[in-house]
Amino acid sequence: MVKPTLMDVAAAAGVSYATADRVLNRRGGVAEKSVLRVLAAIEQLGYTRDVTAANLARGRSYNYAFLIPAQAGTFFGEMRAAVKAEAKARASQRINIMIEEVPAFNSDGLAEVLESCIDRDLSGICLVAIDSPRVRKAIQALRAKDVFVLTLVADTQSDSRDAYIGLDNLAAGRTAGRVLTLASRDGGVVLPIAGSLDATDHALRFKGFKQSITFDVTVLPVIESFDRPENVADAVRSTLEAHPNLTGIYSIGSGQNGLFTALSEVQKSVTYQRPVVVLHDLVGSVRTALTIG
Amino acid sequence: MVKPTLMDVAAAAGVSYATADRVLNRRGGVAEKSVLRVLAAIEQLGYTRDVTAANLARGRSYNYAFLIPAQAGTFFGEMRAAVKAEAKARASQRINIMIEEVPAFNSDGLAEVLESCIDRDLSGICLVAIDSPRVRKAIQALRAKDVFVLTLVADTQSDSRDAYIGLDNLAAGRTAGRVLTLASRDGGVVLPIAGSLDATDHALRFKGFKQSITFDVTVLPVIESFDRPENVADAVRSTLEAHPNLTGIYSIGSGQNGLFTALSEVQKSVTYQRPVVVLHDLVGSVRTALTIG
DNA sequence: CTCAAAATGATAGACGTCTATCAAAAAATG
DNA sequence: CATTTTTTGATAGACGTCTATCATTTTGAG
Repeated sequence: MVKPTLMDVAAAAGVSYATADRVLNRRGGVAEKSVLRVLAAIEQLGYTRDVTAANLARGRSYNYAFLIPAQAGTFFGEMRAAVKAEAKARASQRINIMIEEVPAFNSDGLAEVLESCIDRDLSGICLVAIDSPRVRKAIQALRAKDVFVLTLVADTQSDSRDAYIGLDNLAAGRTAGRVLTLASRDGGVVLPIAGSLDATDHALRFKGFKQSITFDVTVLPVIESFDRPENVADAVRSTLEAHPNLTGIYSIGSGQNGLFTALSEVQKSVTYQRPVVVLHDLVGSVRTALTIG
Repeated sequence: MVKPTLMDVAAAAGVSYATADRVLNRRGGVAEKSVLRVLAAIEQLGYTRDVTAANLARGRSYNYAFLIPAQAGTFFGEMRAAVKAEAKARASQRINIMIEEVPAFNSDGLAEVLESCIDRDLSGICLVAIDSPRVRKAIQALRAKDVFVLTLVADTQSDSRDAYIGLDNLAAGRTAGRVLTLASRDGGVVLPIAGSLDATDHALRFKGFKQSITFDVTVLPVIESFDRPENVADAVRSTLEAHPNLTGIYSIGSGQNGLFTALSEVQKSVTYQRPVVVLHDLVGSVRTALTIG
């Protein structure tokens, strides 16, 4: 029950190793009936090529680019460390994972990096998508060169990449809306804060949120913070002043620290019903904030 | 900038390939100073052994066992298909993933399979843990033989396995409790339904749920359904009869189909406020139920 | 049947490592 | 210094595949 080799296949098909190899690697110049016999033998023996041996012989190695938005203190910081560790572990398997910085919330910056990747002989690329014609075009160019395109956290149209890993952002937004509706008894007021509505993940979450929140709840105009804690803190402060009865906050993006600062200030000064907060990234500081209430 | 080979290391250290190899594979019989020179060369060149070549030479392959609870129509059914696909894809990389059926909610059944795995030369094993002394002992025996133990969905004590993939079940339960508290205005009544409280994932979710639900909410006695739809349906039916004002249901385990049947029956017959339902596995039938409301 | 074209076989060297063997050199011992 | 022990070097064959070359056989066309 050992794994059959191409030698075994050749023997079973009654041809030489060379012919079996010609069939397997489509080198051509093989008679139809021989092709069929080899294919039948492969089928029958359940042969699969040993890719590790093949890569060794070909001297092939795999290059992957991992584009990480430059955003300190967020989910992507932790992601970065994890990818680095993985890159190290894979080095011994002829797999190079290269981490590239990309400016956050900047579709042209992203597109530029993508465009520069076209000549780098990549097997795959991972990115947090920002939707723009230029980005889409760059992605298509990569895929045309057989680069596997994986979107992470924020997706593009599903037909313009090979795979997506991350939340179903629309569903997540819907769930947030549902929870905040539940939290807003007898009407209520909810403040949505996004990083940027140009980011597809934020936009989709916001869309889902609006879909599922009921009409008796007042949704304040969405704030775009660009995930900067100061912006978030300011927004929360002024909103709490204008709407002391605020029942919920939906933090669609990052920059949670500002949120916590603002909330804890108010919490100290007045006795009030803290708004229910729904947010996404469970990074260190969020965990702490949850723990201390 | 090509990857250095052991030959390069040997040259840099000024020793023969044989000596470098003796150091790398700890074969012994090498003078201290030579060892140091080889190690320095490895360090300096950033050499990492090409494991694929090493495995090829050694004829090594990796065997993994994947124990899947035999439970039709649940999350594990979909999991099973995914693992099967992965197994196929990995066959060409000298990685064998073997899927084994395990009876659901049966710690002795699980333990038996684990015990039978001890002599199978496994590199790793993946299981949905059920806590019992016998299971724990079997896991320890495996780890003592250098088998990597990965728990999935349901964890054991964190020091008795190598890794866990799945929900933080306690936190998930807490979130469920929080949502159901929000859903239970002015007090309210919530029904928790578990598969079995012997399953650590269900037990933990239930624990978290109880932790975070507030005191003005009535929590009915938890029902153990063993994830059988009939049981779930019966429980929901009789509870709705006894408590027409039911505000929430927490379906901790599986067997959601029974839940949907019972709820849709009632929904047709009376005008009533449907209880808010929190559940876990987003399998096909759940998705459908969500879509149709 | 002849001859060119097409198909096949045989085989060698490479990829980077492992394992083993044997000879040679260096070091330690008395 | 002679002898033993330790350390080192050199090298071959294997793992399964790729690539290339050259000789041989088979096939098809005229």
